[in-house]
Amino acid sequence: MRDVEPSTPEPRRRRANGDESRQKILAAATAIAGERGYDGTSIALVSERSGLPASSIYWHFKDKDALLAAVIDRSWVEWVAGMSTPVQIEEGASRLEIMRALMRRTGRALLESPDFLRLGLMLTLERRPDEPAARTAFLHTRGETFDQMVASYAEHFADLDEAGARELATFTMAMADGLFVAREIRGDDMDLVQHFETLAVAVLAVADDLAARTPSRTRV
Amino acid sequence: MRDVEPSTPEPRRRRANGDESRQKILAAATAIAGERGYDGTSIALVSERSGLPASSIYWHFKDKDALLAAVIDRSWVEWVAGMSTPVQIEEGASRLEIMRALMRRTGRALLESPDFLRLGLMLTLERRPDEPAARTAFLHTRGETFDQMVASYAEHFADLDEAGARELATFTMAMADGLFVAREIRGDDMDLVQHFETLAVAVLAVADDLAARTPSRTRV
Amino acid sequence: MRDVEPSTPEPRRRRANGDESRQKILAAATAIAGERGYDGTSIALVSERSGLPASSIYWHFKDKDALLAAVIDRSWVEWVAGMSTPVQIEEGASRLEIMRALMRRTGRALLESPDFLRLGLMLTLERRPDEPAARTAFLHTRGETFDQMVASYAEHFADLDEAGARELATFTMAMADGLFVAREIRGDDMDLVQHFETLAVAVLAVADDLAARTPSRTRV
Amino acid sequence: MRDVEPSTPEPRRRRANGDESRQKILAAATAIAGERGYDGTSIALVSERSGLPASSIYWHFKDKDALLAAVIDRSWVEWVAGMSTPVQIEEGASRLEIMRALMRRTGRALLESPDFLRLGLMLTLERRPDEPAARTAFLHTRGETFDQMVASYAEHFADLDEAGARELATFTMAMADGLFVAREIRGDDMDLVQHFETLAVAVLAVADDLAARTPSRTRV
DNA sequence: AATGAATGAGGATTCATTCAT
DNA sequence: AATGAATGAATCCTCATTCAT
Repeated sequence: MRDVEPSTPEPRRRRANGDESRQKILAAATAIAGERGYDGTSIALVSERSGLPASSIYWHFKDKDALLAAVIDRSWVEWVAGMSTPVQIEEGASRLEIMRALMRRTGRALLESPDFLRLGLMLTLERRPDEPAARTAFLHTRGETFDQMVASYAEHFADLDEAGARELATFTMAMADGLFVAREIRGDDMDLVQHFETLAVAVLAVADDLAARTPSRTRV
Repeated sequence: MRDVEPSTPEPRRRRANGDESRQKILAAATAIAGERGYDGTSIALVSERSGLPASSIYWHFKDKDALLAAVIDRSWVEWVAGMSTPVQIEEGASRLEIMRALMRRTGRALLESPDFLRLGLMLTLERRPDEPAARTAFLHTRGETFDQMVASYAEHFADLDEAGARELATFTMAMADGLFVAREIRGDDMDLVQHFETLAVAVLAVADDLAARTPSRTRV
Repeated sequence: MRDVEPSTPEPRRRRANGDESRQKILAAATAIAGERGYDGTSIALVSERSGLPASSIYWHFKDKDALLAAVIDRSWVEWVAGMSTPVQIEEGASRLEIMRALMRRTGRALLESPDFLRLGLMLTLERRPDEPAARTAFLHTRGETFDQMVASYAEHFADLDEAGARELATFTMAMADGLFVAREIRGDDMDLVQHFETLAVAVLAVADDLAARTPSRTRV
Repeated sequence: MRDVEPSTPEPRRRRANGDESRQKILAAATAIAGERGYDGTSIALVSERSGLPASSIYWHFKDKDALLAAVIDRSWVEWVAGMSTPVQIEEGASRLEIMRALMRRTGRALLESPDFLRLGLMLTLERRPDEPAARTAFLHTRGETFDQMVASYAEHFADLDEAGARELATFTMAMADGLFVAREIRGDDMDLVQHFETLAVAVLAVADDLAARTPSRTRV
């Protein structure tokens, strides 16, 4: 994947390039896990798709669980990158316009790197008794995203207290998850980004509802 | 394995025992599938938990796929029963109050029989290449629920056309799915019913937004 | 292995004969374990030698550990059978002659069915952290033999108390184990039975030594 | 891995570090082999316990077999050291007292460095088809000990011919092996040294028995 | 004097499924 | 209406060993 050196076309090489192999394995595993879930991601398949023998996979990752945890991490990094594009907000934009811009970005990021959420949701639902590291990794990173959202809400919605902000974040994530699932079912004929934009009004409505229930913080 | 008394043949029972076994298998499979998903539901586990040998499972069901499709059906019936409790709506209730009552019922039904949705979502996300009958069964029954919701929305929201009603149903289901997932993550310390009630304002907000975009149907 | 019925040369047969298969597996496993020890007894080897696929072995035995525990049991039964031949003791035989006859029988039994002790000693020495069931089975059955020997000594050696009898049994077993090991090293050119006979004088000498140390039980 | 200071080069050390690694590997391998036998001593485990990569083990030893042969050698050296403490024998000590002192020393040496015998016996019993070098090494060194014992017996027991001395040595080693095994089974609550002392009377009894059978060598 | 990376063979075990009874 | 027994393919993972650096 890394661009090959232009001159002297592979004279040596072939033995020992740790990081490259690791990346190949991760790439294969990410693709497969995104398609078939935890159980469906067999080491044999990853081996075949990455071109490395199964035993080499075990050199790079302790076991299947650790591999899938790394997959979660990797796809999370990708997704976070997508979420880092600055949001274009015009001077004097309304609350709704701001919200809409934010949701649009989320939808786009999800469209571009859906592996994180898809695999994560699968792991979340399949509550297998042994709590794989991969699941823990997902919940951890998801928790970070949640915290950021809470902080952002607490800052922008003056009439929400901490608990209210948390509630609003819960709803936002839930709605995002739900739309994502809907798109997984319906496939390409559903415009995910546009639906995310529509979600903005829903979030604001919930915010107002929560604020009305907040025991009048700064209200005199 | 059942002890067989030599004399005095039991008057009733003993016949139609086939169905009893079938139910035992289904019950075990439902529980396991709810916990561990499609792959995690091994025939050996179902056999162990139901107390019947694996070969008996194959007497009752063509294969694992058919068994899981039956599980989906069974859990759907359960869930539909929960959704059939009549909604108590007072005379002259507001749009919001009606919506809230409906959402409350949904939340409750999900709380009581979560297997259908949990297993269904898992099947949905695990897009295995062979499209198991179980997944199809889920999407089919889910589609029916969707159609009913569309019909209901088309009737109650005069300013929404057919397409609008479908959109609104899409959002409603998405939000429900999302909250359900959130509760799966958070566990018992999240009051699912109350969150579903709050969702009512979100749904109405989206309805209004969609109506505003509708090319003025019966508007005078 | 069981002699086949003389008439009607295998018309049906082939499917399902549980016990026969179990015996085939056990026989193969016993032979291999006797040759190569716990680790050396791979399921693949047992499968090959017994003619049944590996998965069938798992139908009959929970896992490798259970299989080897069964092997221990089986070889113990064999060995106990060898130890059950009545000892020919002439009227008015001396203590030494009696002891010699007993040791001779032990040597013979060990010569005919050495698997129990060989495998058992291997398991005993290899104190692997997980304490396999096979090891436990060996120690258990060995314990039974020990108890019988103690009872026998307590009865025949009037000047030994219970503790003394236990000590004597300990020495007897130790010497027997040791000679067995020696024969494993030296192979056929060592006459095990004759060596066991010689052991008789050693046992008696120890018995006397222990008795001398016993705090004069019935001694007036 | 060791931190390399940029300036002020350490005066001593740093060279001949190869031997240090070798010792680390040997120490780890000895410990593991004593616990788990030949098969149980995996290169990976030795690598982990010694802190050196597996490939380094292959730098120091040709293969696993050579490593375990070295382990045998090493533990033999240790054991021989224990056996070299001079035996304190008083002027005019009886045959029994001399024997007892010798056995006591043996018991002590075995208690302090049991690895040699434990591993050796395991290798002896596990008669794997390929006859590993480790097994050969054990039998060789054990043979040396045997020869010394024969020489000693031939010298001290005037009424035993060469064959008789060999027989007596065989019995002595067998009894020692047997007691050692007993102690492996019973653990710390068995006083190995005291049991070895008691063995003295058994050895002498056998010696007399053998002598009686010897065709009157120097007997006048 | 060492080691990171790789690798094929084989380890135990579970899988869904079948079939004779 | 059921089930004991069997089975081939697949599962994850560990093995001893090698080799380029």
